[in-house]
Amino acid sequence: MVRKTKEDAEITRRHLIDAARRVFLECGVSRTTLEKIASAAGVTRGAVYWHFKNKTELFFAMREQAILPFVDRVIFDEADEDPLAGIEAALGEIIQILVDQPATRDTFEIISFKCEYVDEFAAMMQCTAGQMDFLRQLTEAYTRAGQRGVLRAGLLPEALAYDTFLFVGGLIKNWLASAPDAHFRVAVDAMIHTHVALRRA
Amino acid sequence: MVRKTKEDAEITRRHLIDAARRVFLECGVSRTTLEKIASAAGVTRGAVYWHFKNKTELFFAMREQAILPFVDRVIFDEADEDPLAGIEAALGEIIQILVDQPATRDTFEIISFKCEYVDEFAAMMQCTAGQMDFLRQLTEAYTRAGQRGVLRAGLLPEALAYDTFLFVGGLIKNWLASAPDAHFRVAVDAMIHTHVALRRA
DNA sequence: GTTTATACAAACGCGGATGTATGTAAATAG
DNA sequence: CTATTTACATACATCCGCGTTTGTATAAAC
Repeated sequence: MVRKTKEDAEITRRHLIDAARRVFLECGVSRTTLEKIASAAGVTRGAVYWHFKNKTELFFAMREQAILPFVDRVIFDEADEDPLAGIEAALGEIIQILVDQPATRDTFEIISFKCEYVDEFAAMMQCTAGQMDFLRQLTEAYTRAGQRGVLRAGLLPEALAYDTFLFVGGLIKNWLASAPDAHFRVAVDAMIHTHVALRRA
Repeated sequence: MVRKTKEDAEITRRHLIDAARRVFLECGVSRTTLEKIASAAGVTRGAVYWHFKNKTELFFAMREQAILPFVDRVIFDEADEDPLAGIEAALGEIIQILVDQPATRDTFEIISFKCEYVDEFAAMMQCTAGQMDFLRQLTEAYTRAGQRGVLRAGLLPEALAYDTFLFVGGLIKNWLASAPDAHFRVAVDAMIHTHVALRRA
């Protein structure tokens, strides 16, 4: 009814993404209708089609926001004198992001469990560039650990990195699927510690 | 047009499940229509509704078939003198099932990537009884490994089992998502070996 | 051999979601 | 101050998938 200022429009856009995340999480992407998202955001479908081409574009707009926290917070310090401790801290930080950023956690839950990887979404099955970069950084961290002598003998950095990569994938998935008081949530730090301790000399 | 014999009807039912698997894999569960399944099976929607209540029941009928191979083939020999080798063999057997049973592999790919865990499907997010049993068997195998002295000192069987459990979850997911010639497929045995070797004394 | 139940095919009716087209009041440009 | 664009709301047309109903030829039951 009322034409909004540019800032208002941007607020509407964010409300739409927030609403989409909530409805996606509850209904799944396929069963989510633009009408549900619009009413959850307090607007009509007209607003949705104004800001986004369709549901797919809205989904990817939501998705993009969730990737940012990781590139900022998950870092491997090259000067670390104990690279294994650095790896353990990085893995813990990944989980911590899911703990204290509900929007990021919900988006990951949507991507993991509430979305079908077909057609426009099929490409999401493959590892992202960010994941490949994470794998590379793990490899380098393990290489440094080997050079610093904190690693058990006879372990290849690349093989260790793959093992950790698979561990993290399984961990995130099971952490997301678990209730807040489930073992996978309360014991997650211990699991990470065990995983890294296996590599220690 | 022609009333079939009981055996013919059973064949039709299997054809419907086979067709459903193919269409689910290509279109995702949500975008799969019963018309697509029916025509893929060479029948009409009437046949689908005769054999199944709806798409959900057809989905779970397909799913049930895929669980059976694992209870038969993934076994841990309690008398094994090297329990770690037994674990490594069991993990390899899981992947081998996916290799030589296309229907099972496709079903797992559907469950992992082509299905949204909401409403009727929400319960699938939780670990199944079979998965919990697998976790328990891993724990027991690691316990035996500790008793036989093939394990590194200071490792708790339960913690090791969780680490392996997460590894397997990540491994299956990445294996399924990868192309046949991708690293996750061709190096899967090496990854399993590395994982188990980390535990060896 | 008749009857009945089976195993589907074909047709019907319905709601719901989508995309677009149109309307409109206010913000902004000039 | 007028014109135009913006940021939506509303209305429209279309299609698609679902569940049900009805029809029907044959297998099985008796």
